Amino acid sequence: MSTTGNGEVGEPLPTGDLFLRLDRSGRIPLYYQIAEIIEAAIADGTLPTGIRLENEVSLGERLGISRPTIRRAIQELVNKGLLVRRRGIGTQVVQRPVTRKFELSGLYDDLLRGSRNPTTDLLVREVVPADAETAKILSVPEGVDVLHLRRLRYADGVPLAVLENSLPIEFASIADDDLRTRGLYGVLQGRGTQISVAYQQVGARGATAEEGRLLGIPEGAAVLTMERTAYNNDGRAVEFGRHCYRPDLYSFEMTLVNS
Amino acid sequence: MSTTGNGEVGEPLPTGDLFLRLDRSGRIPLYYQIAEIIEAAIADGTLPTGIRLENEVSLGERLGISRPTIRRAIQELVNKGLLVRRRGIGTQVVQRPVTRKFELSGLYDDLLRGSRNPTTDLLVREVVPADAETAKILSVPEGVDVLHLRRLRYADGVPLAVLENSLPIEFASIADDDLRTRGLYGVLQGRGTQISVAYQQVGARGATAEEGRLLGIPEGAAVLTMERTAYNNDGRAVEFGRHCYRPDLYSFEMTLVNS
DNA sequence: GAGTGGTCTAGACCACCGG
DNA sequence: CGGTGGTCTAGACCACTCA
Repeated sequence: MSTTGNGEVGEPLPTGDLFLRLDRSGRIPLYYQIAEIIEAAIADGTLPTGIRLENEVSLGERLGISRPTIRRAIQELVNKGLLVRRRGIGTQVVQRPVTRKFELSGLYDDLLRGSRNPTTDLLVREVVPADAETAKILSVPEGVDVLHLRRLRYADGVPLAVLENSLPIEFASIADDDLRTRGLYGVLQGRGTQISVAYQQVGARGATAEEGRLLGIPEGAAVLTMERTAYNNDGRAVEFGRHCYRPDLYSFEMTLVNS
Repeated sequence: MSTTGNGEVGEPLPTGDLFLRLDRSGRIPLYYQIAEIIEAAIADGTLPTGIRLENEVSLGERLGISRPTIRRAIQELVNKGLLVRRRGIGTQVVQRPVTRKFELSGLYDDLLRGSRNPTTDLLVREVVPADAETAKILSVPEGVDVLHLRRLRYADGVPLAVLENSLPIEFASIADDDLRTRGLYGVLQGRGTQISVAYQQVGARGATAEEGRLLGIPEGAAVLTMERTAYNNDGRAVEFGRHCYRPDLYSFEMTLVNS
């Protein structure tokens, strides 16, 4: 039986029982399985906040897994901000309130995860020549046709955000119903387009008259804004969005980790 | 001489000359040196947007460096959103406009990097008993003394942000002058406190009368808000901040990468 | 089938921390 | 000093993509 001290005593740890479900023959990488098990143990309190983890070498030996694989699993959780490593000391669970992580996903899935029922009105859907800015961002010649969308997103029936997007013309065949019943990223994924990188900028400004009308707030009231350019896994821009949110109903959460 | 095709032709690449400066005996990790060289090559156009990188195995052989080390260097840049990898295809430079990355750093250093001269007014600096919320966030008992700060941050002489922070009492000895001439994170680092994780939430609201006066905007005008809790490398909370920014002068930029 | 990245192993040595 | 994480090596096999 292995032990993991908390700095003062060397108590036996429940971690000994956590790793019985490793599947070495399946498609899921070992490091991923290990990371998920540890993450779940943190989430349900089996690994309390502030506790020191078993060291990498002994954990690897105990599970019959090489140290680089163990390290990779732990690194995933360090990157998520759940663990902290210190040379010469050990690895600890970060002491913190529960916070959801910030991922590359659309608003729709974000609302789904938060159990806020998302729905969508399709306000505008047109094919128009790209203006200079859109053309530059999407890396197409100016004046070439692009798909332009304007949607109103609700959460639990309450208007939450005005979503304005431009996409290359190859996406013009997207069905209206898909846009109404799914998130844009879900639709793109269904067409085999995987988003792998996105750059976004979050700011604020006063609402325009139309935004105020759509969102049910006065003109000039504060809205939270986000501009995002998303790139395919071959590095090409597939979507440019300019969105605004009701700030009392939505905010951006994120975790930052020091290299 | 090695070659790296761009998908159509197999042209010789200038990358052959890029890796002459590797220092194997110094303190800087090899993977870090390699990542920096590639990043610089992307930044100055030596590795143009969309180009395919030399494959991992051959790059490793050519440099006399093992493949895991090469992979780690490339992974750093994938995490920064500069490169995209596809199995069976190769590694490409992401096609994108130049964007600064989003790091765990304070506003002060952020402004410095952007060559916007940051200065600070210290409006409030007091030791007060922690209210319930602050106590919970900082993981101290309610009513225990904490250091409370209120600062006004300028960029190029223009008021930019109202910064409100609470810190554990051990930081009460921070000098006023340090707070006026440096960023909070710089001061903490100077005291040997390294921030390693932070959770933040970005939103918007209307400015209060006082915020409007300080920032030179009307009461009720939109401000961008950020709340952040920062944790030490031993996992303890060291700072809680509640800030608001003039949205015409500041916004948050970030890069998101799909797992 | 050839070439690519994705995963994994079994070691090694080092740097840093605490007692 | 012993224990920890940080780096690095030299291989291996697999999954995927494209011609």
